[in-house]
Amino acid sequence: MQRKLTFPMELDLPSIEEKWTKYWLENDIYRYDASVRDRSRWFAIDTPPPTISGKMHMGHAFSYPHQDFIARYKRMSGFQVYYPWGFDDNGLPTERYTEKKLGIKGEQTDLVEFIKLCTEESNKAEAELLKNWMSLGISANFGNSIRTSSNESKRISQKMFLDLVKKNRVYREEAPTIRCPTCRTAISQIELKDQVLSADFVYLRFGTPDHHILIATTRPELIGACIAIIVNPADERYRALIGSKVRVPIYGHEVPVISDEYAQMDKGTGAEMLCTFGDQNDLALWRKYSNLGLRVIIDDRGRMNELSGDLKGLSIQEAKKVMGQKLRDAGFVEKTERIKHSVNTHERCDTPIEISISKQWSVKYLDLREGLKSTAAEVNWIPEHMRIRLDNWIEGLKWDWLISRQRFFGVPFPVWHCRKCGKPVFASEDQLPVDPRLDKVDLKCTGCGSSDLEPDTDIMDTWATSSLTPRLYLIPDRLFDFLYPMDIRFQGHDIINFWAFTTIVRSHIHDGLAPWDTIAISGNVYDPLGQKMSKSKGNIVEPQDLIKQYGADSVRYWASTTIPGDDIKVKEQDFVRGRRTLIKMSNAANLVKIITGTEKAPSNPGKLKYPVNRWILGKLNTVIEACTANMEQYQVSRARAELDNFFWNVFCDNYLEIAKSINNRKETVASELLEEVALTLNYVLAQTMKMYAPVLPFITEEIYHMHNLGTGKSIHLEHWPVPLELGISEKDVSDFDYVVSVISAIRAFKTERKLSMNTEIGGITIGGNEEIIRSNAEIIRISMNSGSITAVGSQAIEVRETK
RNA sequence: GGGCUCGUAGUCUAGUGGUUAUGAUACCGCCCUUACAAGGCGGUGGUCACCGGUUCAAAUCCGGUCGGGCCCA
Repeated sequence: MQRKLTFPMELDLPSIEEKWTKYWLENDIYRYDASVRDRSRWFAIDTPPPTISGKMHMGHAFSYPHQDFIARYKRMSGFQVYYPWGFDDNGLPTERYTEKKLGIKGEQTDLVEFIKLCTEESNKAEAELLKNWMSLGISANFGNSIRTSSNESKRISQKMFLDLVKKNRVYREEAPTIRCPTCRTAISQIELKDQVLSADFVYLRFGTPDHHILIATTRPELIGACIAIIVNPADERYRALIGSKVRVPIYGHEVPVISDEYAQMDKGTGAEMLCTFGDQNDLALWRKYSNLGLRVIIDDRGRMNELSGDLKGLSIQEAKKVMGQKLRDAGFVEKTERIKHSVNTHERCDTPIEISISKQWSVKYLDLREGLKSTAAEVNWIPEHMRIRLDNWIEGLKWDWLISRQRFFGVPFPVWHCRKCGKPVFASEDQLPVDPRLDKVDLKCTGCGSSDLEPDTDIMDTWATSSLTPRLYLIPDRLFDFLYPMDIRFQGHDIINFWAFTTIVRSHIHDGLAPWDTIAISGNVYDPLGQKMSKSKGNIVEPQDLIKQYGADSVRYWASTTIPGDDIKVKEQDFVRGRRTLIKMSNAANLVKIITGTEKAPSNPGKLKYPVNRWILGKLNTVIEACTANMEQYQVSRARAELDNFFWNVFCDNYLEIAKSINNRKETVASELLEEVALTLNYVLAQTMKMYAPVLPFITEEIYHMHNLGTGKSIHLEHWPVPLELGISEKDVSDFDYVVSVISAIRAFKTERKLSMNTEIGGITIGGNEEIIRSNAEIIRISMNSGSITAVGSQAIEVRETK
């Protein structure tokens, strides 16, 4: 990739690509015809809406073409293709993007102003990103794209929230929740990530000077929240202490020593502190021993509260330092070790999470595990094994889906809380979308009739909205009842547990069915050494640079080299091969038109007389069948490999060379042969270009128009090729295959003598299948520019000068 | 630690029990007046990760080991 190659390029790929991008858009080439009312003639795609917080990266340049290959293939196969476009621009990612770009903080900005700024930044980013995606040749319906932050998306999201309420699937309660101190919001299990981090493992003396127990902890700031000491029942060292009480340093309250197998004897001193709450394990133990009480010293904004004493108002990190010093000064610290340990972090910001108690909205789904698994099993997974990941995830669920976030830019809950009786009051459907934080709505409490209502100030997690993409796309286009469930979802395997999962959850709950017939999973992109691309490694390759250097079609060619679900490396050789293919195609098309001398659109060649033409048509039929079968199975890489072999090795290297030789002897060959070759050339070229069109939309469109390969507005509106019934037998094909191997042998004969391929040679004697050689002697002679050919019978093919 | 997945020429890759293991890329020869030298023709290059098993027959199926990746703990 380092090597900057410069080429005397006759093909000006950038201007070709720009020209057709504009043409497709202006002529609305990829529109669907909504008047077609037969569902079986439609193909509906659930497109992944990119977030706006980054550039288009290689992962996108890899996976979006995968959707597009199928969309284009289906369109050519006669389907109305519903291929919507959207951006996922609500919620925390957009807030963080805006905050970073403008140097502001959501907490310190007026709500209306902050929403306005987020919207403005999204608008700007989306306009730029749209160009990037268009430059890849994506054939989505860009004209009516959606965004998850729009009023319509909000309305749908709120409406489906009310449906969850109706179905008794959502609840709000005060309970321990996972929260991120950096993002200052509750988060869900989905957003957790394990990371190995360094920490100070502090050995603390609990109890009185003469009667103490050593506790090792990474969370000294939490000793105020300590409610028990846990030891393993099998641990001899502490058996006598079980049931007794020890005094917590600094705070002085007494806590019981209890035994539980959870305590690891070989970790630290074997005695651990149980706090409310240090981590998920504390929570599990707290639930198990319900009589331990609660000492919460961190508030729901991530600050130390009154109960923490002197630490009040400090952040967790500050408190850790202050308390550490206090403990050392007071002589409670025996020693400190630097260790690496695994902690739960927030995947969006890498901050270790906290567990605190607050009121949050959750979707109840832990009781639905089996149903979710069977709904997932109704979907056709490509590749199949990806479904197992989802099953594992579903089996490992521990929490209901927490969907409320204490943030600002997103879909608000359409809810108020009655100040008199505390009941939640929901907006009615016709009032949506509504923002309780800003909108005045005429509502009364359904419980006590009071109109003294307090707005709910939370917003929904982004996944609560993006899990509804089938609706977000289809409802504005008035196609939901018609096209749902959709035919296919495309997405990466990194978000199976997020997007595929939450979408299945919503469809299962709202509709009792699977959201799509099929889900196609794309792999990840790695650098040439197989490493993840990251800024810190400095191995990031920009898709736009590759597009500039090799052309968008070459990038798509690269993306078409893997089987579904496989990871890919950014390999120069694929881009090189891609560009060579484009150039070869362009040159081959030029030669075909030089030979045929016509600008007329190709037509069905009908009955063919000459073996060479029957042969190439037979070969074409076979490759059409193979390509079609593979495309039907979403095996684009195999379809393309078949096509590459046919186009390069069969059509260009052999048929086109023979046709060229025939054409060079125009005066001496039968005009009937010339005409039939011209007809065949034109036809085969057109069919080949059509089969390449889904993978290489730019160059095929260019050739289609430049050489009149059809009468339509675009090659992408042409019908996918079907084999012709021309009565060509297997023997027709295999006999001429033999002729081709004879020609290869003569080429080798010339190479050995250091002759160029078109050097005229004298008479040659060819050993081999006498009958086939003799009946095709004329075409062999013409192609190889030789004198008269003598055929003699032999097992292997042998070529020598005729003496 | 658990689940899934991968391991085939320098590099990348095809290959679901049956000729001599596919192709690309890189490399080495030879061939430019007649589409394309970004081409053509020919060639070098493989213990199919390792060990064991099933079988007349294993890159392929089974078990184990080692190594990479992803997801989950």
